[in-house]
Amino acid sequence: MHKPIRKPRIGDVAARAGVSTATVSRTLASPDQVRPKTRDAVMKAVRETGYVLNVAARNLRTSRSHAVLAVLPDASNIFFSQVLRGISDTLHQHGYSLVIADTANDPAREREHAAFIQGGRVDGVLLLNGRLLPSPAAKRNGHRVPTVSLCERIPGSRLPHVETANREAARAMTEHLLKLGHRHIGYLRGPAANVLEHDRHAGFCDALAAAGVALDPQLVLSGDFTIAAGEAAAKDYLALPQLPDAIFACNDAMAMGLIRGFTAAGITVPDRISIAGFDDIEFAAAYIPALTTVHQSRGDIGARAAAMLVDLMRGNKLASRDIRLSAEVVMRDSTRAV
Amino acid sequence: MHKPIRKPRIGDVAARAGVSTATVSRTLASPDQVRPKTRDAVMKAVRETGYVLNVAARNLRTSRSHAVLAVLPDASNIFFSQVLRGISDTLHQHGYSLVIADTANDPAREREHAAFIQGGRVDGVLLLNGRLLPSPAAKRNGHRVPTVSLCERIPGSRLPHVETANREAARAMTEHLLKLGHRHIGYLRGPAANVLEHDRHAGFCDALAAAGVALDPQLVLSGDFTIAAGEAAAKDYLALPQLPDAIFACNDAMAMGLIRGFTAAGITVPDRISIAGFDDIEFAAAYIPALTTVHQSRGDIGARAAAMLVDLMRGNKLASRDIRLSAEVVMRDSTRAV
DNA sequence: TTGAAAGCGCTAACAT
DNA sequence: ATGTTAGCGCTTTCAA
Repeated sequence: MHKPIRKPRIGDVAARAGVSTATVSRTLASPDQVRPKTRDAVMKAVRETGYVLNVAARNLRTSRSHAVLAVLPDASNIFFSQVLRGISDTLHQHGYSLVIADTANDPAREREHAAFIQGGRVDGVLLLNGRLLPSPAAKRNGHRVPTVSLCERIPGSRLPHVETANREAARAMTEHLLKLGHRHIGYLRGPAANVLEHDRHAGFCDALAAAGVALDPQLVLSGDFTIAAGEAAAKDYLALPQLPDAIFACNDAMAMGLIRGFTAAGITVPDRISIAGFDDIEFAAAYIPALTTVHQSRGDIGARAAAMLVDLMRGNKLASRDIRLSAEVVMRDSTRAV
Repeated sequence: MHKPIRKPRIGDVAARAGVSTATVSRTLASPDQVRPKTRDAVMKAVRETGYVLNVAARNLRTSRSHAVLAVLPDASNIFFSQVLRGISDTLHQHGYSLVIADTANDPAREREHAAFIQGGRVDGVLLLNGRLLPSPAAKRNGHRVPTVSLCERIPGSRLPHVETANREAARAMTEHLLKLGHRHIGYLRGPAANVLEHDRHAGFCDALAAAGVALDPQLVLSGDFTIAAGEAAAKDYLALPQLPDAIFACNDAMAMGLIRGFTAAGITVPDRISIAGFDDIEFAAAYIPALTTVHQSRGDIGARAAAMLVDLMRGNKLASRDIRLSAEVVMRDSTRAV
């Protein structure tokens, strides 16, 4: 078998199999419309010629791209990169390729991606950035481009959506802390406008209310999701007349920051104070002490969202427009009973 | 301004501007070939019609896709996701889109992506997985598809390449340990076949040799880059007749594992033993103690590789085929002077 | 079940 | 500097 000079086209396959190009096309796209015998002949010819479909031609003809755009606020964020993997797997299984757009949290960039979508380069969009695309971008030929949002719910949007059941999970973690005997529980919030923060905080309050435990507003501090914010908060807690028994930070990075801050001040965790986080990031289990936290299946979130989008792009009916994946409390070494 | 029913095509713009489609095409692709006056008229018509180029049509016509495929062993790995960001930025700047293929370290998947490349879906390939693509995939029409490898060098390949100067950096770290007064220095290796491991280990040996310090083979252990491997290695070091003064782990995860293992055994770091890592992963600075390590600019690696690929795709001459980015030792709290 | 043929929207060679 | 026009390779209607 020697190397072909020119890339085989559908016509070459047709000639070799003794059929028309239409039959080759059908064999490849919808094999059951073709007689088995013909099909075999075509497949044989495909193998012999080494034919590979020219995607650009198909895309032009069908005006579809078999590609999906994922809009991320930050591709270098470990959280998103794990979600991405679930997306990538699922799309790949369904014959779609994944194009990523890292907006770097910059609205200007989001606008740039508008042309991308309008240019017909993608058949569907996955929004992970908690924000809608600029309006013209979301449309093409006056139609909405199939879109699914995930991770961060988009306020006021009715897009199909997939996320972790943040409120329920935060409630479960708080109940865990309560069960350990803690009553004087602090909560370290995220940025005020953040949707995740809002849900998790609500879950925290739910649990306290259900247990009849009064919430001490002094024990509720805020940060911006970073380790540094956690360290700063530790200082603030230390300045309080009395330290809480436990603190639930609404993400792992801040929980780690709290542990750092307390440890540096000679307050050992969990002996003097229990700390819990949320996310179960990669190094949570390796931290010293290993972090009690809420584990989310980030890959699953991506996979489910991608599957929904595929349905949408194919015009299938959606079983449900809103998926909330449950997350489980993982007890490790940063919390203990009073 | 009301919504157009049908998506405007190049002909609509041409009609509106009173020129031919060729002129519109030229105005958009190479504005300087068109008289300023004509150009302005065309641009005005573009704006008025809301015209957006149909990429599929252009791709078919020009047989280029303006897309680049990044082949990753694991998109959920924080290291790669940061490299990805540099890639994404740079490609975007040059008008290319980024398609990602997560091979999950699975050769079968790598093969699947062959059709992708042969199908003409991408103009260039970025290999981050330390492996060549299956041979037919790397060609199209008998020509090589422009390809750049990065991060992990591919043994025996002459592809243009970008990586961290691992050997030099490992040497610098070892010199740092020596300067701190350590003489009894252990080294925790990665998997035997790994290229990074090989280079870093060589750098370690370079430094010892240059300092005239004998390498004690007992102090050289191996692991598989994971935290668990580091913990296991700590146990093994503990079983030795004498503990080393310092251990250089060839990546951060193993360094963290060592710290965990020693801490759990009551050996405090850095009081009883100094530990150094390599990579400066996100949580290295937040670890307790904060990890002394080697910092690589992962974004830069991606950006440089992407820039090289763009040159290659455009047929420009490459200034250099091999870029080795220097990495710096970051001294934090897990090492101290004897 | 299969074939013939039109045409998706654009670019570039060639002509003016 | 600009216009005319022939395809790029495929899918899909329509006809057989």
